[in-house]
Amino acid sequence: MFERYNKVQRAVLETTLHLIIDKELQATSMSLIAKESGVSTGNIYHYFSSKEDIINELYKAIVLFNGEFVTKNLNAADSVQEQFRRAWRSVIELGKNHPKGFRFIEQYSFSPYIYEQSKLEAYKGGWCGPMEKIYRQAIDQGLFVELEPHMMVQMHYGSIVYLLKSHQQNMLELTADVEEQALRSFWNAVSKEKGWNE
Amino acid sequence: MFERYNKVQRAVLETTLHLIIDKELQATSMSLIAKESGVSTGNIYHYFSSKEDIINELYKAIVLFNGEFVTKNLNAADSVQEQFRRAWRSVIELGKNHPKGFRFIEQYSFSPYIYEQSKLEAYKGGWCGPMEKIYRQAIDQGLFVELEPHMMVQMHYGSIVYLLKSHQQNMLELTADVEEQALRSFWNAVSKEKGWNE
Amino acid sequence: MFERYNKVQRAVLETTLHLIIDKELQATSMSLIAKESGVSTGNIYHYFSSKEDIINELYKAIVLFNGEFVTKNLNAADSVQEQFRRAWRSVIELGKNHPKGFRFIEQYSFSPYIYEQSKLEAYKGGWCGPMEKIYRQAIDQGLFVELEPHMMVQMHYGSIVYLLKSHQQNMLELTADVEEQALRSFWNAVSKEKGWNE
Amino acid sequence: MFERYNKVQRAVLETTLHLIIDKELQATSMSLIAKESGVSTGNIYHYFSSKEDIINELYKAIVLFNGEFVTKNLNAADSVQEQFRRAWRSVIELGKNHPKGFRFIEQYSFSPYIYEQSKLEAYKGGWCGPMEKIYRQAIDQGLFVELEPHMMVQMHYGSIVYLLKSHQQNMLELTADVEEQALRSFWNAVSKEKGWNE
DNA sequence: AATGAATGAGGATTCATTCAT
DNA sequence: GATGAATGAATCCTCATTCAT
Repeated sequence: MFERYNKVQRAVLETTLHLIIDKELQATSMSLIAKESGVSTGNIYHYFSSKEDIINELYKAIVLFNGEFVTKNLNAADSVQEQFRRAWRSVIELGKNHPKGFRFIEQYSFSPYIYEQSKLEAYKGGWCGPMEKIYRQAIDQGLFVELEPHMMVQMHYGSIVYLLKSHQQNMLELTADVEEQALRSFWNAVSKEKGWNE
Repeated sequence: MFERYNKVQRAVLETTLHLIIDKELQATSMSLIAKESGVSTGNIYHYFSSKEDIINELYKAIVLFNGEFVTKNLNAADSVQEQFRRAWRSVIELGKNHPKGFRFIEQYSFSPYIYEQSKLEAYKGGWCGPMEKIYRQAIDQGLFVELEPHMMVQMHYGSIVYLLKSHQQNMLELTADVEEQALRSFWNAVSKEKGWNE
Repeated sequence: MFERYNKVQRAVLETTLHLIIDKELQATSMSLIAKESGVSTGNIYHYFSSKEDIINELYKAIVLFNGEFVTKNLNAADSVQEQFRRAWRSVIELGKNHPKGFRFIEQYSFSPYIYEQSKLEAYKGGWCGPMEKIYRQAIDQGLFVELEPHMMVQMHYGSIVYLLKSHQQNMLELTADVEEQALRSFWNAVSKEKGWNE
Repeated sequence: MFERYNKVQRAVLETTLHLIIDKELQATSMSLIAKESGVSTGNIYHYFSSKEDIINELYKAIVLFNGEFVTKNLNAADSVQEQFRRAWRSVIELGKNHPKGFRFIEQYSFSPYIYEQSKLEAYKGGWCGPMEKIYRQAIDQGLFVELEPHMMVQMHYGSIVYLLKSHQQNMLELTADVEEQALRSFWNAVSKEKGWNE
């Protein structure tokens, strides 16, 4: 997840991620990060300018990782529906197999703690752009209704986030079947064929 | 929003809500709450046993308010689709007209800061139960596919949360039209008629 | 113990004594005294000018009580040895049957918390004066060596205090026998008959 | 007195001792300790885990110091009486030359503020054990009556404590002569020769 | 690069005391 | 007389950050 960082930075980022998710930000002190990561506080400040900086670096790294994770399975030659399915499946997989990173992004993507600059940088490497492109294609091919791709992606991402929250709280078992039903519902939600009879 | 509390408690709860949303929990110190609410720290502790207690009281009060806000517009005599529409419209209205309370619930409903006891108390007065009942009716009437009402509600609520986030970030204007489209997409997502052609 | 005080004062003094001995002074807050005594803080301040005042009043009241307790059993017609025995037995009985008052005096008689004025007032009503008089008589009758009565009384009182501490800590059982042996040792310690052969 | 501690710890312990004796525990705040010792509050917590920890460390250090102070002058080859005299003289010297440590132990040895663990650790290094051994020898040699050594030591220690209190309050001048008389009285108190004629 | 001791402002909370009722 | 809500300085302790080594 943090391959582009050196050993010390990686230890700090990994530790911080674990601590923030397990204990909340307020309980994640620099001295705890130092202790758990095996890096002295002094040395942490050699590699990061502040605690905020760690959080922001973490944010960017995870968004990038997630972006690569989702896009590496996409194949432009596939049908739109196939791409749609693969992409969202990857997002769900992220939520299930890399829950800490997923939850971190979910918690901090609207936080004032993350600089606008970080969000911008992150956007370029994340999966939102590619995902919106898929929706754009679906619209162009007459498959989806003419809504803002950004809006549709946000709605469906929101659904996934809440499904995963329910899953993590044991309110709902997110089996392969349930996932499939969810993805189908996403598709139907914005598919052109059928409307809401008024 | 805090009618059932006395003047001092109300000042504290209102101030805390504003501060938490504007500055995040960690930056919301008791002395700041005291200063902004005009209630001395000592007196805050006369009415609340701890900072945690304030947050939990806030949580319960807002969930209750939201619950009443959503259910007061529901009429069991209406068609399921009408109830569905009214209910989700109320939720969206909450997000637009009472954004701080909405965001507070969104941020804290999965937080360990909120006692399980508070969540239980809140559940009884919230809108989730009634909303799930509407979905149950829709299933019974053959309108919706047979998915867990809880799951469907979570998905749609997640969509709204993310639409509102986009709206609050000025990434998307949530006009009446857009709302209508979103609600229609929710309905279509789980409506029986429509299938994902494979 | 607090007959000369009115109902409110008595409740406050009794409660304070219990709390101070059971919880230490620092843990004995005015609001706790108020709660336990059933007297509101406002009313406590109607009868006592400050927390210090309560402690000092307590000090004076207990010293007086102890003084009466010890002297009421003395009979000037008795032999010196009989008076000596009765007096110290009363002191020991105080320690065993009124341990809170006894410990309070022990803890506070050298504390800066007690005003010099209180100590002076207390001295007049305490048992030290009468006790020293007994020692003076013993010297005059050639029974005791010529040491300062004050000094001898302090030494023997110190012995009793430490015996009682051991007793309260279950390091030593203070049976009637042990008491008798202790008193005998006090007498022998300063009796004229025999010396320390050098 | 605190040789085994580093410079910072020593400054904190010394300051705390002075403050506690001069102002009582309740008036000895961490910020005052910080100010007087020249060590910042933060750094105090680097070396001590809490205020309680400081007090307990102080307790152990002083008991140890006192223990060494008393035992270093003892010589097993001396007669029992000589050992008895030297030991108690050392205790009195402690009270006169190291009055703060002496009073600290006197005030806190029965306080719940001191952990049982600290008391146990302290007991091993204190002077009570060696002193009781001297009394045991005196009994074995037929010099003392058959009372519990622990009881006798407590009685005599209590006497010294109260003599020193009187001395410190200027109620009594503790000259070498007076000391000698006191020690003689201790010996006579439990010496076998002498009886309380009934 | 690396350490961790040192700083001190700021955190939540308590408490003696006052005052409006 | 009596109440207890209200005050805010002071409590112990934590924490991001710096700095000497």
